[in-house]
Amino acid sequence: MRATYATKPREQVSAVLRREKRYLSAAEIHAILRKSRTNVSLSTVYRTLDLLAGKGQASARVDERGETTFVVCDQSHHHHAVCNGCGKVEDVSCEAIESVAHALRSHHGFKLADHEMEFFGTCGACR
Amino acid sequence: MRATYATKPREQVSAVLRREKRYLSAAEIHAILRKSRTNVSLSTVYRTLDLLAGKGQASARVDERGETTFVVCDQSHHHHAVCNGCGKVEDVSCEAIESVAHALRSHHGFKLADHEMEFFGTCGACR
DNA sequence: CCTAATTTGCGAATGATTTGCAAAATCATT
DNA sequence: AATGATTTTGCAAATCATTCGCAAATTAGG
Repeated sequence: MRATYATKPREQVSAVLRREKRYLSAAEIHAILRKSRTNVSLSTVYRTLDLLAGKGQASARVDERGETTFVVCDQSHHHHAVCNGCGKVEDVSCEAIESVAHALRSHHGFKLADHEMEFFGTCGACR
Repeated sequence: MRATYATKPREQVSAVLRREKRYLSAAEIHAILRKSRTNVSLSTVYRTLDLLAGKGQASARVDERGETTFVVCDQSHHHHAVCNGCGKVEDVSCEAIESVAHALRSHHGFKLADHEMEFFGTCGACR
């Protein structure tokens, strides 16, 4: 069995994600850490992000420039509301999906198994 | 002003997308064309896909391996139902989003501007 | 068929991500 | 707090999808 060590570099990478609460690429996280004189190699940033995503503690998305970006999020099923202003991401539950599942079944003969949603707009703080 | 020529390679790339109706990467399209002894360079496949996506005639998604894949779709706002069995993609309209927008506003103070949804399940033919 | 404009194909360049490996850090036990 | 087994780190090199430069080929229109 493979153990997982709690190391300083890993904690520093997650700390950035927890503090920022917005989608960040490995390079951005690396840059943020350097600014605060915290040296974590880019490789380790990548490895830590994969680890967090694997544990479901972070979720990934590819931005328009083709870079993979990550946010912290809880492990239950949910969706993200991304603010166009500050970039902050809020977790959103999905009750509304039941009616969509029914419509897919009756109009398309499609049996829904899973779904992904993402919302973009303006958060309370930015309004 | 920039004119757009209707060329044989472009037509061949779109023909593959129209025939397959599922998410395909540039490399996959290139391979499919080669099998039918149709030689279109990989660069041209990429360029044509960008063109179609730009015109809204195809939509892109990044798969788990990190490759960008494309499907044909209509230009109006809609979502995709992807079959886990055959991979075929169906366009789905979104009426259900109104209630979601309202919930986001009242529960999160979030003003919805745009959204993305993707559905996964089993299509009529595969059941 | 001519000419100008656009596109193609090739190979080289790019840029994000991964990987190999030796050195450093972590953990559970003395 | 020292030991030893295991995991992680950092670096540089390798990978791999995608982009780019440019000469040759194709297209649109008169």
